Amino acid sequence: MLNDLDPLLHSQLRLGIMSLLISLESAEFIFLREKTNSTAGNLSVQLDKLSEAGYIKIEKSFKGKKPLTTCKITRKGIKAFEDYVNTLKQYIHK
Amino acid sequence: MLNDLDPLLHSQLRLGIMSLLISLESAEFIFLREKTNSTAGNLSVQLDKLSEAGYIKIEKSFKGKKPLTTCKITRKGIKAFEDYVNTLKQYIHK
DNA sequence: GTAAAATAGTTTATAATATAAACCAAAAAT
DNA sequence: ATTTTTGGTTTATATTATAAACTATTTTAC
Repeated sequence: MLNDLDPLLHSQLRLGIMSLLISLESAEFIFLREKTNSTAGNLSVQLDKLSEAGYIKIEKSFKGKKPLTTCKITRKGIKAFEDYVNTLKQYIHK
Repeated sequence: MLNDLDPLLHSQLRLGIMSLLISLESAEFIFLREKTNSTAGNLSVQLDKLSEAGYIKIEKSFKGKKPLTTCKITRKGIKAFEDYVNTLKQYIHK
């Protein structure tokens, strides 16, 4: 009846990250921090979790001489997000 | 941009409870436990939280000689649920 | 009729999670 | 040259969800 919601996505910050990445395909750490209104620490932790799950890919490089962390959603991440949304619909309408 | 999700509703079990109550208007403890597939202990705790927030009203009576806990969603609960769903839409479509 | 098991929960303890605070290295500004 | 800012990571803490243990009554089985 009510299916389980992927706990990795059922978190405000991680869902926000995924929500942004699904429409952008690529985003920088700072951008994500601003859009999600999160602290750098929290964002760092949650990005790692999404990365470890294979939902996103994180690339660390340099913009000039400053570190630059860039994130992309993976095919697996897109699938997980879509599944999550479909499951959620059982909860929010009807 | 991305508004905060009411943490009281952003929990699988509590959301499930509210989802059921919003279409049923009244449900018994046992019914909720079965439909949400939760343990009695967890359900008891989460019902209390929803009750303390004023999102549901809990009535304890007896069915014959067995205790009977009946739950109803309140107007405040309905409003909170609707707000939650609207906020959630920012996350899941777009 | 009494011991065992089931019902309908509550309370308490534990594990997991999210978040914030503290920290680090390098770069830019004063 | 030292203070501040940038772009993060790591660690500690507070919150949460969940499970386990418990209670009281009530059936059921012997």
